[in-house]
Amino acid sequence: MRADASRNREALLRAARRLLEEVGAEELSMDALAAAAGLGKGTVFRRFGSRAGVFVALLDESERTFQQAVLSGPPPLGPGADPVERLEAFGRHRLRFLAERGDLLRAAAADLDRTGGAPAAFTRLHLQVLLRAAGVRGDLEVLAFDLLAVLEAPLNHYVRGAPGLSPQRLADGWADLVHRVARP
Amino acid sequence: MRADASRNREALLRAARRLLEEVGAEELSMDALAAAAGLGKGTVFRRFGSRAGVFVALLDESERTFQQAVLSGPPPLGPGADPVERLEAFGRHRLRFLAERGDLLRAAAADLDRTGGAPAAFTRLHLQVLLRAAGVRGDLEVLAFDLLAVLEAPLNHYVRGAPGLSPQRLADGWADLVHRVARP
DNA sequence: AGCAGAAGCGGACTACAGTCCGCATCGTGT
DNA sequence: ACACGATGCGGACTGTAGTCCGCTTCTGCT
Repeated sequence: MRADASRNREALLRAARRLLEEVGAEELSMDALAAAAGLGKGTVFRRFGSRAGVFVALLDESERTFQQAVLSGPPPLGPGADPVERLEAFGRHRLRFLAERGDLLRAAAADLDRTGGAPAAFTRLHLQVLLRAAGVRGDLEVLAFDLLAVLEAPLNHYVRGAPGLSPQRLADGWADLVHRVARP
Repeated sequence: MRADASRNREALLRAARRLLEEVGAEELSMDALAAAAGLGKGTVFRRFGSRAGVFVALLDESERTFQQAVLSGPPPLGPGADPVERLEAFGRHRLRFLAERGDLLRAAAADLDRTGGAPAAFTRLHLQVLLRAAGVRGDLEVLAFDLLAVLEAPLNHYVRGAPGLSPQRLADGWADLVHRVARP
């Protein structure tokens, strides 16, 4: 990438973060972003491909940090703890992240092709590995897919129909579910 | 509703069904729908509120039929069978419906307020009732929410990242999950 | 330094969802 | 039968995501 291009990319991300605080993810328009960065709209799309791509880029660092913590951080999230405990910790962290950055994640979710799918793939694979390590038998690929769906559920809109479900209850529910699934 | 209005409503639904076959849900635009029905665009929005509302209306009959089958049809979907068997049957039916009408459901999902949320609420409640009947202990509201998420998962886009998961495997995975959860 | 081609840029343009409001049509009460 | 308020209608208008292409700027090479 050319030097000016990467400077522009940074300028766009900076502008995006600022707008995000000012108006929120929902209201962030690409025209506004381009204008705020003092650039043309074409440039925004060249850099990020789509509106969702902007949010994926903004989330990138957090995702990377999370993956690092999972792969080589301290237990129980990282390696070393009992697999079922790691499953529980993984879900609790993920749900907390969703509660904090749900707006960004929702805005990024529309992106099918770019990195939007990668975190989900990572999560699914990790769940599968932990299930296997926990000695769970069965079609672990599908089971991991199902558990991923549970973790992503709070992102989806039908949550609005269940306003009584606090993050705390969801997290405890996750722990309960994991223990049920992993029961010998 | 005035007679002409309800005639127009039917004309719109007929046109929508035709366009659906011709171009698919994804490509169905509101301008095209209005034109195909020989009506103005404003009329479409007056009748259905939003693009998603059109799809909700198209799904309405199927949803009603499904709910009837659940509430008063023959077992194991309807009442009379063992609750765990009913859970299993419920999920299998729902997943099959998703596989068949996924495009419509996805297009209808954007609707938060209208009937879009109602089928989810019905499903969640029904799952909760069956879990209780099966003697499952714990926070059944959250557990039902989680199981709903599993059933809705195939709608979400990240499915594309898991192309190997056939409807058959998903359905068997559901049955497996339900039995794990309901184990005494 | 200067050149050539690659990479990048901007903003006009398209397509689409959703809004708005002046005009037309309906149907009810008399 | 008619009048008049309520209901509905159309299509121009707005705001936004995403595309396109002629022009500009960079950069590696000589």
